Amino acid sequence: MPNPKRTLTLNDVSEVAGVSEMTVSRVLRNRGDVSPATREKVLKAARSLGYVPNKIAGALASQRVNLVGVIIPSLSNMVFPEVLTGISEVLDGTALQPVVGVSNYLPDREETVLYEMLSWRPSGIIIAGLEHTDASRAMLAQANVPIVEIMDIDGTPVDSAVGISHRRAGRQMAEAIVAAGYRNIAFLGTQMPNDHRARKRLEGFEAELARHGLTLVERAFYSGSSALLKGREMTEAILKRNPSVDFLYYSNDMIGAGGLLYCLEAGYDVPGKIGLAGFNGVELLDGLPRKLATMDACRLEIGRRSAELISLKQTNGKAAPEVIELFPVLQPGDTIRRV
Amino acid sequence: MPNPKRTLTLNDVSEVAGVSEMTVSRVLRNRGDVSPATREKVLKAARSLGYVPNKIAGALASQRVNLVGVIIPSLSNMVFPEVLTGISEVLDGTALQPVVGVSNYLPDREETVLYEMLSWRPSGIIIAGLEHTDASRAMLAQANVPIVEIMDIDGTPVDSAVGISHRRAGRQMAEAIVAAGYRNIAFLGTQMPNDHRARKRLEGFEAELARHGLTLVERAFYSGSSALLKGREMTEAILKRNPSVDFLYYSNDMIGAGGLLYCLEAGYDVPGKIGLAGFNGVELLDGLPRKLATMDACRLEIGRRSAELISLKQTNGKAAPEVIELFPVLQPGDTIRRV
DNA sequence: GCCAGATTTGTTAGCGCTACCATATCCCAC
DNA sequence: GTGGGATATGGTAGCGCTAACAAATCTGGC
Repeated sequence: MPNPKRTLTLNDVSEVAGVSEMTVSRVLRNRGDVSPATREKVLKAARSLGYVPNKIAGALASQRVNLVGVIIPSLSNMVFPEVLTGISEVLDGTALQPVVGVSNYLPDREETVLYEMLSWRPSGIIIAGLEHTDASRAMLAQANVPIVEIMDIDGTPVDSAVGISHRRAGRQMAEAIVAAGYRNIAFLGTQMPNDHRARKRLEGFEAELARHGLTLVERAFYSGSSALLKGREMTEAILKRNPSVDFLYYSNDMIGAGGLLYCLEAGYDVPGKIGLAGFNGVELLDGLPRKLATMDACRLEIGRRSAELISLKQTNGKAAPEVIELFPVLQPGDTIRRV
Repeated sequence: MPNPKRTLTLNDVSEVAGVSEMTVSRVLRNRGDVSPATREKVLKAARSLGYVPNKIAGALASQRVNLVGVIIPSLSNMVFPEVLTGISEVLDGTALQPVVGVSNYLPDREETVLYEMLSWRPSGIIIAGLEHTDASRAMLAQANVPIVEIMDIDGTPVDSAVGISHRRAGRQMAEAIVAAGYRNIAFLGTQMPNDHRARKRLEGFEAELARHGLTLVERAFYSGSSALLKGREMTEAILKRNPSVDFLYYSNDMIGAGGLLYCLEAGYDVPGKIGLAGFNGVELLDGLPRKLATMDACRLEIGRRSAELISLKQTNGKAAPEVIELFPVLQPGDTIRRV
């Protein structure tokens, strides 16, 4: 029985196995040639002691840390967990491991989280968005590891980027809505000064409306958590206040779903009298009484591609910066009139 | 301008600042006495270089790693993100930082993730559930850091535990349902051989039914992702197959919400003819046309308390193991008949 | 049986930082 | 001014591991 007080080192294992520390290290990392007999001996010794290697020491000695820092604004809105899934899928096939940090949509917090991450000398950084504090951008530029900025490509990345154009996404939706004949369009979104992607969608949306001589009849913003409830309440408020509204564009599917539920309950003719659309393409929508129009944000694919980029640059040494644009598909569902 | 090729070390900063490495180290960690003048000099040098300390080296030298490993089964079902929020809230007030690992409900994967985490020598481990592989339990026992097993207290923890009794939660719900006069009760849950908490709820539920001479009319399990849709589809199937069913107990709120939406659409009298209940108390329910009966799983509180335990033991040295039981409250909502 | 070449194992020197202790500098009471 | 306690800074060793090289051991062909 090993001494439970002190934590074990390579040396403990090497003594039990009767070989040098180096040999133990080689066996445990599957590196270099070790005879099958020695390998067995070492593995048995390590197992019997319950030895867990100290990666801190290993990383310092080898100057290699197989960690990829992933910095996202939030975990609670379903979109980022899916990105993480994509990242994990790809990294699971490599020696790399994701480590997640959450910024809560706060630039200063993002800066802190980034600093913490970089202080562990990760092999790469995947970070949501293109907007960061000056200090963050400086750190990213200096870090000397592959950086991938994800979700958005409307801007200038520090290194590589994988994402969609939210401005274009907003434009496309506006186009479809106008083509379907809706004219009195309102917007309902989150009050998030730092959700640049939602902002860009709205900008694109309004720009396209303007091209058709239209302006938003109303914009309403909410803050707080329960999106479904807020969607319901605010939709009711808007439709009561402004009965001429014939389309509601939501900044995400969750509040859109709330709006949809309200409209159906209140007996509105959807999509005849009122059309609705959200954004993200969350699977939640599949279970709704009617399918909400939306656009898939390519979350899984963004995760996968960004992880692939990191993994590639990790092996092939410094590769050139790359911007990968993905193209979301408009899913008209049942809440936009078919033309 | 610093050489962009090589990453900076304490030595680089010390040379620029004209002091020893030790002094730089002290300034950057706010430890020990340093004169204000020197401190300023050092900070200026560090900032101008864009120096980011190497925690790998620091951790190895100080034998202190301010990381808390958090191992959870999934990120996608809304319950664990909230636990993480609770953990972060508490740890943000300390020097500790959470690092998340996801096991996907697979014991072997949990073992791997745990091994990886322990190899970074964290200051503590928070891990969901009481059921682990033998190897995992052995690692936890050997790790020599505070361990908190969360969510569940129906079993024997390795060290400390914070959670609720899922068996009791199941019993309580059954009691309420029977008291409300429902008799033909069906269960609808996830097909997750390793979701022990859902299993325990069902066990408690059935035990309480048995005490009243009742047995489940039907149990249906689903696998796959889209819970809302599955809830809708399976509820329809059950009610068509077995029109005598007068209550549906769901293993979580999401499929319960799907079932509720179906029942309302199909024109069932809820809760008159059919009662419904879920589990978790997710905020999604607030936006539904009718409030689904549920029980709050105390997720935020579990996160907070577990982090507090770790933080406490971290400072006060080894404290005794502790089991903290929280008590979920039944929220009858609008889908159980009032008696 | 012996040597070249392959294979397996060991030795040494740090990785970048911090603990610990030693030294230098300051400040004021007397 | 000078001693002595505080305050401020520096030197040294080593955390546990791995890269790089060195040494030892094993092949088999003649």
